[in-house]
Amino acid sequence: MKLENALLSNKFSSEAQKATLNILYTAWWLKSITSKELKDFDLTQEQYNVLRILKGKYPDQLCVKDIARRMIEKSSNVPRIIDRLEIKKLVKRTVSESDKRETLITITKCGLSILESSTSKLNTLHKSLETITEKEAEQLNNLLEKLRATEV
Amino acid sequence: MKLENALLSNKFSSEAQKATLNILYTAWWLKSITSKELKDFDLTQEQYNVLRILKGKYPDQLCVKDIARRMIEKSSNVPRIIDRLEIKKLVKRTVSESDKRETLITITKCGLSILESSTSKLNTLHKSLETITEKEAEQLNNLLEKLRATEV
DNA sequence: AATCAATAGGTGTATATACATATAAAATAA
DNA sequence: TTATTTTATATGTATATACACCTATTGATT
Repeated sequence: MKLENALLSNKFSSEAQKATLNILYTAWWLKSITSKELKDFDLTQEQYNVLRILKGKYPDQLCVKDIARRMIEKSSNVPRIIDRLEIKKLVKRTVSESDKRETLITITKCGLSILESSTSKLNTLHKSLETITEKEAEQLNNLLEKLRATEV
Repeated sequence: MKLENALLSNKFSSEAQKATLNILYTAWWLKSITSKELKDFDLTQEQYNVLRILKGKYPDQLCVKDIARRMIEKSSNVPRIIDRLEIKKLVKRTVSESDKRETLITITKCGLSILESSTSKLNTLHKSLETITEKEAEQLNNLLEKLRATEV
């Protein structure tokens, strides 16, 4: 859908301003279709993201701040997301021996299993969304990184 | 910043998958720099968005569902955002005469004034972020819309 | 007209973001 | 060694998202 129709507006002061709204809207769109799939697994996007990060290092453990550094949204409150995953027994907390301030997080067998089935479902979704070519995706990645060039 | 450094990962299964993460991260990045500016005016991004929508039709009023239709994030809880704006006297609620189910929202003089000064501050920010050309922004818009081509 | 369905807005709840603060442990300085 | 600063995590609070449900009103059906 064109942005004009999604927002019922065509008053954009420039293509660049339209692009920022377009990025925000596309991000919401991506999140909402992903969340819908994850609901079947009783997972939120953020919980899924944490599990994915943990699997990337499995069987190694990661402490909370190392997870936080890998989150898409840097202001995520990781301890609280861990709380919910722990209740569902998808992760386990242990105090680090070498530094007792650190909490080490391990993904459980159950967590790995749910991650695997949900990832497979998401992959199917993403394949159905492959409306742009690899070359176009690369171009998109370059433009987004160019947009973020200014360090604030 | 390159996405690899932002997420401390370089395991992307494809350029398309990387693009989805890149869009989500860029949206977060845009939101966080914008929110920082809006804090000076005691406005959240969503409150600003509602004020901007109201100004687009000023002096006409809009009912809650017409505002909701124009929001970037379609699942926004508009009545609650209006609550906060009303407390700060930036908008006013009135029951519609023609359809008593509808609540008409008007932006106040104070709301218009705060919107104007905050918009001016945001414009300055956005100018400092003009790292892509109009042509590139247009290309970015086209790619995002092509990505969203699949209706789910 | 009376009944039923649809619509608009408000409200409740779980989770998340954004940010401030608290607490314990570790690292550094005196 | 003691005191100070820094770091890691947890927790508190306001706002927002996502979604379910409630109530009042309108519109449609019989």
